[in-house]
Amino acid sequence: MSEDKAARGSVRTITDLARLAGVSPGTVSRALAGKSLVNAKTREKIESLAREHGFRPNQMASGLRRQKTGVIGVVIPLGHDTRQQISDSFFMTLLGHLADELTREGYDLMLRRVVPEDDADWLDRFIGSGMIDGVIVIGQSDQFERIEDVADGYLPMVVWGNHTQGQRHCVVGTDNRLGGKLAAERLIAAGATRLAFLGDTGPMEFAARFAGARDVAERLGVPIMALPTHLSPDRASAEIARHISAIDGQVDGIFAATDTLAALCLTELRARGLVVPDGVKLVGFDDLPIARQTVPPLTTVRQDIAAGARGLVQLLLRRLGGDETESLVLPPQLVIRHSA
Amino acid sequence: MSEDKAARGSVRTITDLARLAGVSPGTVSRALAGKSLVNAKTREKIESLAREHGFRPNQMASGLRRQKTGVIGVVIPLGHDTRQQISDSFFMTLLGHLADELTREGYDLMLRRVVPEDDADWLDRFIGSGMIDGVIVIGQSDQFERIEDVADGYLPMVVWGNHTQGQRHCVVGTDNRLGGKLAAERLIAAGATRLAFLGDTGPMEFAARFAGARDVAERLGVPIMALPTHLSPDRASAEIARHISAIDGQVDGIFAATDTLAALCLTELRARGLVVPDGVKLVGFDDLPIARQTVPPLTTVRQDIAAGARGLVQLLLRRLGGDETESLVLPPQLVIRHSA
DNA sequence: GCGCTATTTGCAAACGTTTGCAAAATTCCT
DNA sequence: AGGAATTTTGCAAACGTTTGCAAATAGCGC
Repeated sequence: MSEDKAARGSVRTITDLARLAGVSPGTVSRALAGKSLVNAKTREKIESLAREHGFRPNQMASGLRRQKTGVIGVVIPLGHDTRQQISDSFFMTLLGHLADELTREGYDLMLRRVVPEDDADWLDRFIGSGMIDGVIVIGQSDQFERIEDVADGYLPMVVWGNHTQGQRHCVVGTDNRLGGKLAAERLIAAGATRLAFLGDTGPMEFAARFAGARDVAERLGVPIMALPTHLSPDRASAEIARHISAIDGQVDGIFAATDTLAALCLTELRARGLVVPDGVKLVGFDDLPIARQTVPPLTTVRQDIAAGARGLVQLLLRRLGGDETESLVLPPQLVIRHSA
Repeated sequence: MSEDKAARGSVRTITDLARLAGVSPGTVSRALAGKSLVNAKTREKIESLAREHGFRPNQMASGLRRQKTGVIGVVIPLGHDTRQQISDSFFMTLLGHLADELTREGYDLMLRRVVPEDDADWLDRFIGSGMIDGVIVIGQSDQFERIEDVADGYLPMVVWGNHTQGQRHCVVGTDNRLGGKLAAERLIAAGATRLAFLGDTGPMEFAARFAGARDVAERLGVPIMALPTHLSPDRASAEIARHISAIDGQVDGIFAATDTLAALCLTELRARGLVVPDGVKLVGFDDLPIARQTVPPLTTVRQDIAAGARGLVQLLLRRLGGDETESLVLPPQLVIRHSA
């Protein structure tokens, strides 16, 4: 084994290595950076010495000098239910794909969860830290205006969320309104005649899903009501239970804002002896893994999370290059299983 | 609004701010760092100027000078099924808690997924990058030896995983062997007489779970077999299906390495008309959210993920302070629901 | 061997912050 | 008021890289 502990400790800086190789630090830097202006033999010598001593250039110093860090910030603004979202399997899946994409492009990922209520300055602080070359915001939460403000003066930012006409920040996301339409259409096609939307209509994405469903309902003359529900699993169960007993018999088609909510809803419906889809039809949103494991498996509106992550990263890269990119709206897809 | 765009752009460095305040950069630095050696009035002036111009000190420069970054690396080594783990809801939940804990302690989190097979140097590279003050490794995968090697020369590292007698790296994790025992005992108490372990026994955690179950089975004279299964959901389903038809009638108690596998198994069992728990008993591991949503809800062995995250962070902090901390083994807890 | 150009190298100044040390200003005591 | 003790400041040298510029070396045709 060539890199024993002694060797590993001894040569920490590019200058150490330069001394060993009998050249100047500048040359070592150039050699390691793979620049063309260094003699093939010198380069080889330097590279082998570097390997031998397990040397790696200090990224902080490099970052400082070059004014770029090779790190992309990923920030998750948490809404009112503070602890909610990170356990949400949707966000997590997106994060996983983002990590993959960024790694593939040679970037590191710095993750931050923030509570905008406690820290109005969350976005500027992150951007201004000098630690990141660009930022991906996962979810607009209730921070639309703040994000718009920042977008005016800071190019390398891309946001996962909902697109609204004329907004100034670059966003990637599913066409939630269309998704809502698909869901409502399916419920009605499956025979539902009185609809309900289960979820929190505060966040823009959810509001758009509801709006899409309402469009369809109104067009077809079907009533639809909102059943406001928090997303944190502990609160949600109780709220859903209450909703279900309240609407008893007045609703035969439920559109849940999320598969997670749909799954909980399924459990509560079963507990009250309501049969899905015979008594009540149910449609979810996201097509998370859980959707195919419920009983019955969920009919849901699929978001292509992998494509979303790819889009976020590609757009961000172009913005890092100076482009003013447009937003990217992805098409949702209805996946019919057995709950509606 | 005090920080308009002009202001935001103009004062980027501590020197700019010093000029504005009519003091030297050193004083500004001290004021912003909250040191006691600066006059109350000067400090106030500097702070208000900083606020007004939205100034934030550059973390790279600060990190370079102080030789610490305020960033903790979190690295997830991926095993053979490359894409597997990040979507695994267990890892994700742990990551969420880690993010919270680290934030609370004032650290940022840098996330890296690595494929050790492609990059033997994954751990040294991360540590040597100079970007992180310490590292948390999530899962030993098949990299036990590599981690041991590094542990000898690098203090601020804590690993999530399995504890084995006499190992040299500091680990936090559940007592998997005990967990396996609990699972097997429950299966047998529920009436099972021929057991099977469903999962991959390659990773140490899973091997220990299997070993624990085998201990019990052998002691009680009950046969137990291993049903090797990959963890990636796509492959797992098919493999489980195959296992189930292969063992038809020869097994009446299944211990799944993970709730995720257990849930898939439940689906496959149902598809083959086997009733849980009447025909086959089933016990999972982790107590993920999904465990309470399956039909029937899963009996499982609970890992306290939040406590694990807390432990990882606390131990790491002590190591950053120079302590040689011991490992932390958490007790698993049997959660009895309806699948066994 | 001599000019000439083309490659390689070294030098030194950045990048923006922190901090030991010494100088200056202030306070306190008699 | 005078000096000592104390608080507050400024100076300048780091931290480890990168890079423009100029110097040195090598290559080449004659």
